[in-house]
Amino acid sequence: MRKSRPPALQKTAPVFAALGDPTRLRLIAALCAGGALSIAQLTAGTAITRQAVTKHLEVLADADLVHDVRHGRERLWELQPSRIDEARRALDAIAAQWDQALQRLKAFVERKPSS
Amino acid sequence: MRKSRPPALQKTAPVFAALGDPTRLRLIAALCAGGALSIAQLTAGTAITRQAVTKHLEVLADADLVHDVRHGRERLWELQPSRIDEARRALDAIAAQWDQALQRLKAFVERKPSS
DNA sequence: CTGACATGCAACCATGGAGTTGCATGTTAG
DNA sequence: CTAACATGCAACTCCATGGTTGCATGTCAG
Repeated sequence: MRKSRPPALQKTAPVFAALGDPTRLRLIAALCAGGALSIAQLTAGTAITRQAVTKHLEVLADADLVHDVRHGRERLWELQPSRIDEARRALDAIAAQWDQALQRLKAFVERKPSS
Repeated sequence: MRKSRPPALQKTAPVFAALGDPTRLRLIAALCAGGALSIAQLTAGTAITRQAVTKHLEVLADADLVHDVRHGRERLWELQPSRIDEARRALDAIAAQWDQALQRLKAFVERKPSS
């Protein structure tokens, strides 16, 4: 049985880190729009090198946000649905705590009108 | 009419980047739990220096996730509600596109049974 | 006023991330 | 077989980031 650890926020840091780069967000957007794309396709239209794109894709893959499929001489990349959902839940959790904290803070302030 | 473009994913990158560090996630968690805390309080119990904590707080502040309030000789930090909500909406947007992409892909695959 | 406490500031270091280039390898089309 | 195309691999540069230390400043308590 697993310890019902409430936060486990730390675990999600790598996912956020992977999402925290404009180039990678663009790759994700492209994959959202284009289904499975090859490295060459993902590189076309960008200002950066194919190698740079490859590295970014590997970062995303490490965070389980995308995965690759070999197809002949090409390597196609596509989205990994499950992980994004986890990230979203994590953000929801943070937001929930956030709200609680604000409620608490607000209550505290109101209960103590004059210093 | 404007193309209903998924509102500038790029814009949210800094927020994700700010969240993409375990130390910063811990600070956020601490602020969630503790309301407004001073730098010294946030430093206590961690393995890193007060200066390091200060720098992380400034990163979070740059992303508008927290803000500071001067209080005498102390500098108290507290959460900034609005931004997290934006990040959450961004993730929801990504997830929505994600789902659409998967639907489309699924439809495509099913329409083309034998290659 | 004076000491103790909470920070601010600046210089400095080390690492890792983002990007590049050059060359090797695998694959598909003629 | 061979040329062209899509990648893989490795070495190298550059700079932002995470962290440190040392010292200066502002502020509260007595």
